[in-house]
Amino acid sequence: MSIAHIAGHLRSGQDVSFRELCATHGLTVTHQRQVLFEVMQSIPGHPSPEEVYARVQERIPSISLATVYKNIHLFIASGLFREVSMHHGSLRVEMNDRLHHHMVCTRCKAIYDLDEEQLGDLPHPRRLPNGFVAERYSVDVLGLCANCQNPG
Amino acid sequence: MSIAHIAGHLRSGQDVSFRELCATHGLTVTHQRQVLFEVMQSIPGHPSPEEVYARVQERIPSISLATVYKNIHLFIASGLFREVSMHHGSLRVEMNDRLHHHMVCTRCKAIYDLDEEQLGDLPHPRRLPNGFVAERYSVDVLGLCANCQNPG
DNA sequence: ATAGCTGCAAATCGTTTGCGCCATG
DNA sequence: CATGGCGCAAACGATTTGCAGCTAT
Repeated sequence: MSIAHIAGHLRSGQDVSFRELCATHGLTVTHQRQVLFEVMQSIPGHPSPEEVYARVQERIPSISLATVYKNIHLFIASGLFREVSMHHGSLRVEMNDRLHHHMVCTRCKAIYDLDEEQLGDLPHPRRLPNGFVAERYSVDVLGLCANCQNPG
Repeated sequence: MSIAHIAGHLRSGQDVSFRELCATHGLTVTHQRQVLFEVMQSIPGHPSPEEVYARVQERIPSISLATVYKNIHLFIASGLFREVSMHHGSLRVEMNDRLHHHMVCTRCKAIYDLDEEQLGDLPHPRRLPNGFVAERYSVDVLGLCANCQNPG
C-alpha cells in the first residue's frame, strides 16, 4: 500500500464513514472493500459486477473479480446495498395471461401471483422522465411468505 | 410419431387453437412446440426451463434441453408468454438509497431510476393473499427508452 | 423441394469455490 | 498471533451455438 493510500486512510471523511459503516455491520475494513464501496457509490445507474470490476481495477490493478463478487454479496447481505431485482437463478416464464403482479419472498425467493384488483389502482403518470414510453407496470411486493415468517 | 399422437393432432381442440396461434404469429407448428406449449400452460406458478424440460420429457423422452430453451424464447418473442422479470444478464446492484422505482427498457434492457413522487401514490392493501407480509413495493415501468423508440 | 426445426455436443457466460498466502484487529 | 480476506485457477450451473440430419409446408 502506497504512502498516498495510507495518508488517504488517515484523512478522508469518506473513509471515516466507511469504517463506521463496517463497525456497525461487523465487517472487517480492507483496502479492497473501501475502494470497491467508493467506486460503486460513484457509478450512476446499476452496473454489472464486470463493470464495477473494471472501475475498481483503475485504482487496484491487482484486484480479482472473485473479490468483487464476494464483497458485492457481502454489502448486499449487510444491507449497504441491495439487488435491483430479485435473482431467481434461472429464467422464469409467465404463463398467466391475466393482468397481475407478484409477491416475491425475499427469503426463499418464491413468486406468487397477485391479481390486479387485489393490489388496488396504480397511479398513471402522464409523462415520464427521459421521454420514456410506458407499455405496462409490473409491481413486485417484496416481503416474507407465510413459511418464511418464523425465523429459522 | 405414434398413431395416438397423430389422432390427437387431428382431433384435439387444444391443437386447433395452437395451430391458429402459430399461424397468427408466423410460427411453424411442430410436435415439440405443441407439447411444450400445452405442458407450460398446465404448470402452475413460474417454472424454470429445467422444470419445463422435465415435464415435457414425460411426453417426448427424446426432446433436448436446447429445444426447450429455443422454443421458450420463441414463445416469449412472439408474445405468447413473457418473462416474469426482465433478465439483465447479470447481477445488478442498487446503490441509490432514496425510495424509488425503475423504468426498464424492454428492448435494450437499460434501467432508469424513477423517484417515488414522479410515479405517484401506490395502493396500500390491508391484507395480502396467503398471509404474505409486505416489506416494500418495487414498481417496474416497462416500456421503451428514448433511444429504442425508433425501430431498428 | 426447401426453409426451418431437432438433437447432440461443445462452447460460452456469469458466478462460485478451494486453497495457500497475506493483512487486519 | 489468530482470524478472516485476498488472488488465482479450477469448478459450476445456466444458457447458447454449430452442425448434420429430419420435418413441415
